[in-house]
Amino acid sequence: MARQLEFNRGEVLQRAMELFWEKGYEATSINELLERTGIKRQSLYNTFGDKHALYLEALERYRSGEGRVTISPIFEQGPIRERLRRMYQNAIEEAFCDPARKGCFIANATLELGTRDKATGDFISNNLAGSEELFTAVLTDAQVRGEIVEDRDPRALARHFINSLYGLRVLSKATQSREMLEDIADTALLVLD
Amino acid sequence: MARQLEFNRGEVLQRAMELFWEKGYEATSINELLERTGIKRQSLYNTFGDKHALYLEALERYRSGEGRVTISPIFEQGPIRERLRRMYQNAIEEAFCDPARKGCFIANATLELGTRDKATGDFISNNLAGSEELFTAVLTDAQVRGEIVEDRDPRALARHFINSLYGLRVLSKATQSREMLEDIADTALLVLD
DNA sequence: AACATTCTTGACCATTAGGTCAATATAGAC
DNA sequence: GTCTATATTGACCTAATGGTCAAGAATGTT
Repeated sequence: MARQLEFNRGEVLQRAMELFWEKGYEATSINELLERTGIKRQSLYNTFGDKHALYLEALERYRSGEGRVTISPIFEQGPIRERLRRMYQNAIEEAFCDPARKGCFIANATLELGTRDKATGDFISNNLAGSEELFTAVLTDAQVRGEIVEDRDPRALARHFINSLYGLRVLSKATQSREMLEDIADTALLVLD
Repeated sequence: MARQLEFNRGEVLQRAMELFWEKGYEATSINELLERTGIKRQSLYNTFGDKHALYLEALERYRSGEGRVTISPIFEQGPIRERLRRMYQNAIEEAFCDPARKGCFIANATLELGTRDKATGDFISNNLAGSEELFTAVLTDAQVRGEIVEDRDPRALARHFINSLYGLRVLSKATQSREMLEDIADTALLVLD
């Protein structure tokens, strides 16, 4: 048998993800990734392929990790309005708790590489399609249970709520005003009335 | 007196802006800027200072040009709902007419550099503050004229409409579905009811 | 103990990055 | 026509980029 890895692959990926999340793809250098993860050059190339492949793995890790946590209230019990409000609140808290204001890694990736890199573009459009189905199912369920008036289209609502979340992720990098973000969350929810 | 410029500063700035808009700050090299603008290296440094200063001028040019055009229906006559809808429609048409899907330069800049570069961050937060005041004034006016029910806060509405526009700018890079963007525009406007 | 396998380490590579220099060209002022 | 000021041109610079190579160090198998 062969020699074994001296580092934990998942931990290294997490740290690489955080750096890409903070600085973006282009501005993150291999040397910085080595510093941040503590592994050596060849270990990185052996383990992840190249910078681009590592970036894609980082995106996937964010999606199933931090990204999932933000929208997690959606999966819980309770009135749909409150669940959505908690989701937005998560995004707001994350913004104000994070000194680096990294925002949403997927939103960052969308604007940096979504239309210039095929693999990133595919990831992003798949992710968006998944979110749309998830939100549509949740909103359809809420409508069936009588929480939402019948003349609303659950898919259109889903799209709107996703859109407002992405908007919040942009504006949370552009303002210091928590009140502004709270207003946005509250106002976006008015469409449920 | 001295020799005169052989190129039009405004035209060169416009072309540089389009390249930054398409590729972002980090991914745009000086060599590409020289190719795109047709000027020589030293002319660029003489005229604009350095890459960073050129980028900031490009941002400002976008704001007062293409960026202004998108929101221009806001300044026109007619029901507020229709003006806002035309604004969103502009963003949607721009997305589908542009093969490069450059989106909104300011949104791109916000996610790429908003929290890593002080000057860009200042530009962005000033721009957002300006947009907020503009939209708030327009919505206050509409409310005074009886177009919006009294219990709505014009500033909260302004923030919401700006937020949804930024969201659209992200999602227009993530989907091929025009219907999705139209749903978002329609649904965001429901808060006026 | 010898072996095959794979991880680790640091040197190395070609290319490109942003930015500067110095020689030359062109303009109006005198 | 000379002078001063600025524009143009292409060579040049150093540092950094993403990526590779080859030698040495661990590992379980035989």
